[in-house]
Amino acid sequence: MSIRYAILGFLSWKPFTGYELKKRFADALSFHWAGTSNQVYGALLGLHKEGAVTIEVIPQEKLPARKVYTITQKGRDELKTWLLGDPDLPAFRNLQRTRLAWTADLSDDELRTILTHYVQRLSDQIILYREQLRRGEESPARSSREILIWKRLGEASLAGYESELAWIESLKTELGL
Amino acid sequence: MSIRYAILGFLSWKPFTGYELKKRFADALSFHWAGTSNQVYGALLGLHKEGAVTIEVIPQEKLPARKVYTITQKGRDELKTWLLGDPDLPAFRNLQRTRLAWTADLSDDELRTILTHYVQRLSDQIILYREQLRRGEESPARSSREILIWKRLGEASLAGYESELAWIESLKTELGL
DNA sequence: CAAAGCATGTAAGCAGTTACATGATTGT
DNA sequence: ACAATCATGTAACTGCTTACATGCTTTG
Repeated sequence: MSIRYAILGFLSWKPFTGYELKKRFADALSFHWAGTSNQVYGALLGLHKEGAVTIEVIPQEKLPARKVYTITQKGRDELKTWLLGDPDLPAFRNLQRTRLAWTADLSDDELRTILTHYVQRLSDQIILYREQLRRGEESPARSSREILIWKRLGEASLAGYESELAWIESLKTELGL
Repeated sequence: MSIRYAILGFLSWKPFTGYELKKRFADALSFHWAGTSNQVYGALLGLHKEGAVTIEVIPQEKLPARKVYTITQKGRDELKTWLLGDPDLPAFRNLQRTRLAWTADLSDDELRTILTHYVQRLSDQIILYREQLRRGEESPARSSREILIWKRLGEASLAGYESELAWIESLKTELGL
């Protein structure tokens, strides 16, 4: 249950190189995943071994050869099986909230500082996120349905940060800080 | 950045055994953490090595000896340093949303099935969660401030599931399913 | 001239999950 | 009789992150 399927997902649009996939992951903020080369290249290796993707090596004159990965029918089947599988509940791990659980003993000043910093970080993240959404997270846009889904996915991610911000601000007020 | 601090947090209330801590974690739904003995006992071992906790072994006649862990001043200092440290952004990893990203090609029936199952799982989880909140997630309730914070933490967790449910239902409607 | 981008990877480690192991006691 | 609770742990594995390594090209 992991990156393998997201890779297959991207490859179901069109062939990509590992490098391009890595960028896609970094850009697709709604995945909330900081995957790096390690995982991408490793997963691609595994997918190739299983026959879920084929590799075409395209030599380049001055740069390292590009390895273009193409999904096979077997890969498409695997992707579909995953899509239709049991749904996973969201994992709302929130370290900062866990922190807040133990802050009741702190002084007003200390608690206020913590809350203010958190508000700041969330606000920064929201600005960043908004900008990236505006620039347009590239979905393949092969159908109106796909466009709608990707639009809603982007919005939902942003809404997560926004509701966290609203929550922490109202908590701050309630605490008289 | 992990369980160590949550353990120190609980121990800052009063001494606990590893077993009790494990249960606390399981009960504190708002932590969204399924930590098991492995991690708890391992972390306690580490904390003891560092001198953040002391151990008192209380032999029992028929059951294994209870090891009661008490936080030291060093442990309290470490906890406080963590509390005042840089805030962490929430990690909204949502595997099901990632799945949805690749579903645009599926048939109406298939997509409807996926969405319906997800709605079902979320609804079940919400019922479970509500019940557990009602039973009362035990906070130490040493002050009105602490009571408020724990109340809001519980609510926020529930709200996460509820807004996910609302989102998926409105998406379903928009997709004409 | 430095930084960012293209393009591939490796190494090491932490966090967290699942499953296993032991064994007595209490509740249904 | 079976399951749950008390109470300790170990083993194996997956997923993910951080940091490193190489080397050329394009942009500011």
